Amino acid sequence: MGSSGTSRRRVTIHDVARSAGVSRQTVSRALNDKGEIQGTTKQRVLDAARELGYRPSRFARGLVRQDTVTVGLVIPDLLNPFFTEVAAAALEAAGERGWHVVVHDTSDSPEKERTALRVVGSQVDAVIGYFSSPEDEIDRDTRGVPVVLVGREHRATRFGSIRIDGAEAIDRAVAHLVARGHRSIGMLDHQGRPEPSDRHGWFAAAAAARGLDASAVAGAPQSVEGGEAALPRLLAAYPDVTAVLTFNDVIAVGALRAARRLGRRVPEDLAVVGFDGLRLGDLVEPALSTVSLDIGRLGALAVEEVARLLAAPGDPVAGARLVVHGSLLLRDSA
Amino acid sequence: MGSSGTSRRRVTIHDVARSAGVSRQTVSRALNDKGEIQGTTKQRVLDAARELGYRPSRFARGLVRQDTVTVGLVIPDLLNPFFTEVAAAALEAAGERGWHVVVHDTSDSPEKERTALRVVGSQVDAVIGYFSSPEDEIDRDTRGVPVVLVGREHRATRFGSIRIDGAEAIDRAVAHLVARGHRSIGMLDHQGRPEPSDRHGWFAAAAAARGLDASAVAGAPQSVEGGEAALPRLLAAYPDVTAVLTFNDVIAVGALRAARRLGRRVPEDLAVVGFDGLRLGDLVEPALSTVSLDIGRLGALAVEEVARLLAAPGDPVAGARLVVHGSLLLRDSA
DNA sequence: GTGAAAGCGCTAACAG
DNA sequence: CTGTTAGCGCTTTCAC
Repeated sequence: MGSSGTSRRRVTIHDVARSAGVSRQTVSRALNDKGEIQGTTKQRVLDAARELGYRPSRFARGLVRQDTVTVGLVIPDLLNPFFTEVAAAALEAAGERGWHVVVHDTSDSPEKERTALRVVGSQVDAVIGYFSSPEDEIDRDTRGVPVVLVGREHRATRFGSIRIDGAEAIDRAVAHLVARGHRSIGMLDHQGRPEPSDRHGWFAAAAAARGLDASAVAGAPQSVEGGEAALPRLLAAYPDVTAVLTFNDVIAVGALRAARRLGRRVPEDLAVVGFDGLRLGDLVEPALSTVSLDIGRLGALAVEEVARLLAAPGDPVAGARLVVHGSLLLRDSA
Repeated sequence: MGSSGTSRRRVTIHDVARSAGVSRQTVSRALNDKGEIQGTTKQRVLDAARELGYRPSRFARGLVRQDTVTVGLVIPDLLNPFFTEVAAAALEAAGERGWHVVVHDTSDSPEKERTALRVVGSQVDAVIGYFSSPEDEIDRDTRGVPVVLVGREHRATRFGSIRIDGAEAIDRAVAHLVARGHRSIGMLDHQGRPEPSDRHGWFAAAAAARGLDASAVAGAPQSVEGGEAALPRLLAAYPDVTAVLTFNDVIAVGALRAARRLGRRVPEDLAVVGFDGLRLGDLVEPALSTVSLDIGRLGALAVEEVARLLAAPGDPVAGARLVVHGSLLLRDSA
C-alpha cells in the first residue's frame, strides 16, 4: 500500500487529476494553496498526489511563473578560505532575496573556468565570479548573462564589478614596518599571472613614497604550501629582507611556517603582513597581522549589483560605491 | 547601432526567427550546433540572435530536453571547514557528472533548515545534506525528492545515507592516550542536540573497555570559540583530566588555544585529539592529532548514492559500502 | 467551486 | 537544408 510502483514515466499533473477525478486546474489550485477550492476536493487531490509520488516539474513551473532567480557563483578554489568566505557571504545575501546559488569551483584551471562559464551561463540568470580569463572571453562565453566580477576591473557595460582597494591600508602597513625599523621589505606576490598584482602595485607605491626599493619579490602559488616554499626563495635571493608583505593570508600563513622552520622569530627577525583578514590568521602562532577586507560586504555588494543588472541590464553602478577598502589589522606578526 | 533597445519583454526564439527570416526550428538548429543547416543561414541567425540579445530560456529548454541534473546541497555552516571540505568534495564529484549544485547554508538554524529543505526540494532533482531535523520532517518537506543524509542514519527508503564510523579510530586514540599514561580522559562533545553524539558513544565504549570512566564531558558549540570556552569549563568540573577528545577539529583548535591561555603545555600537560582530519589541524601549534576522515570520499559517495537513487528510486544501497571510516592521525597534540 | 482553453519558450519528429 | 506540426508540464485567463 502506498508504494508508488516502478513506472519509469514521469508523473504529471494530468495523472493526479485523473486519479482524483478532477481537472488539472483543480490539482494546481490544491497544490498551490489557492483559495478557490473546496476542502474535501483539495484533500482528495493532495492524497492522490502523494499516492502517485507526484512532483511538479520545476521547468514547467518556471516556464510559466518566471520567478525564481538563480545566480551562478564561480570561484577558483572553495578550499581557499578567502573564497570560502566570499561564497558564504554571497550565499547569505542571495538567500535573503530568496535566490538560488549554483556554485562552481574551477580548481584554478583556465579550462575549467571556460567550461563553468559556458555551462553555468546557460543555466542561470546572472553570474558572480572571480575570473582569470580575459574579459572578451568571459563576454563570449556568458552570452548575454549579466556578470559581476569580484576583485577586478572591467569595461563591458553588461558587467558589474566589485573592486578591492588596499592602497591605503598597504601604505599604512609599510609605514608601520618602517616605523619598526625595517628598511628592506619584500613581497610574496601571486604567481602564474602575466602581470604583478594590484597589491604589488600598491606596495611599490608605498615603498617609493619612502624611498624604498620594492623589487624584492617572489611569486607564490595561492596556498599555505605555496607560501611556505616561496619564503626561503625570497630570502635566499634577497638576504637583507626583514619584513614581507604577502599577496594573501594563506600565503602569509605558509610564510609563518617557513620562518619557524628557518629559525627566524616573528616578528623580531622577520615581520609578516598578510592580505584578506581571514579568520584563519587569528588561529596561527603568532597571530597574523594583515590588511583586512570586509568580505561579508563584498558578497553583499556583488549580490546587490546583480540585482541592479537584472533590473536594468547594461546599467552598472558607477565605481565609487562598489569598492571594498582594506584596513590594516595589527595582530602579532608585524 | 547594435544596441538591443530597452524593451522589457523577453526575447524569444520566435523573435530571432522573424528577424532572421527563418523558422524557429532553424534558429534552434543554428544555436545548438546541429548539423543540418547551411553555413550562411546559420551565421545570419547567430547575428540576429546577438543583435536582439537573445538568450534561451533554461526552463523551456529543460522542459523539453529533460537533461541537466541539479542537486541541492544543504549544510549548517559553510565556514566550518568540515563542511567547506564536504562541499568542495561534493562539488567536484557532481562536476564530473556535469551536474549543477545549488548550495544552501542554514546557519545552524532549524528554521532555516526547514525553509531550505522546502525551497531547495522543489527546485532540484535530489538533495544531499547534513540535517538536524527529525527524519519525518525531512521527509515531509522534501516531498518525494531523493535525499542523501551525510553522517547520519535513516529509515525511509527514499533516503540514502553516508555513515561516518569512528569507533575503531577512537578506540585507537584512547589506547594511545592510555599508553601515554593518561587515566582521566575527558570529552568536548557537541552541544544543542538532545542526545550525546555517536562520537561520545564510541569514546565511552573505548573507555569502558579499559575500565575508564567516560563521564567527564562538556558540550561545546561547533566553533573555535566554542571549544575555547568549553575547555576551561571541562577542566574546572573535572580537574584530573589530562587528555581530551573533541567532537571535531574546530572545537579542538579552540581547546588548544584555551590550553595555551591556561598555561597548560600540549601534549605534556594536556593531550588533545580532534575529529575530522581537517587541513586546519596541520596549521596550528602544536599540530593537531585527530581522527581523520576521507572527506573527499564522503562527498564522492554522496554523489554516487544520489545517482543510484535517481536511477532507481526507493532503492538505496545497503549500508556497508556507504561508510567512511576514521583513522587515527597522530601529529603533535597527543 | 470547478473545468476548458490557451500558451509560457523550446525542441523532436516528421514533412517537404 | 528548411519548415510544419506537436507537444514537454504547468498555470493563467475565462467560462460555466
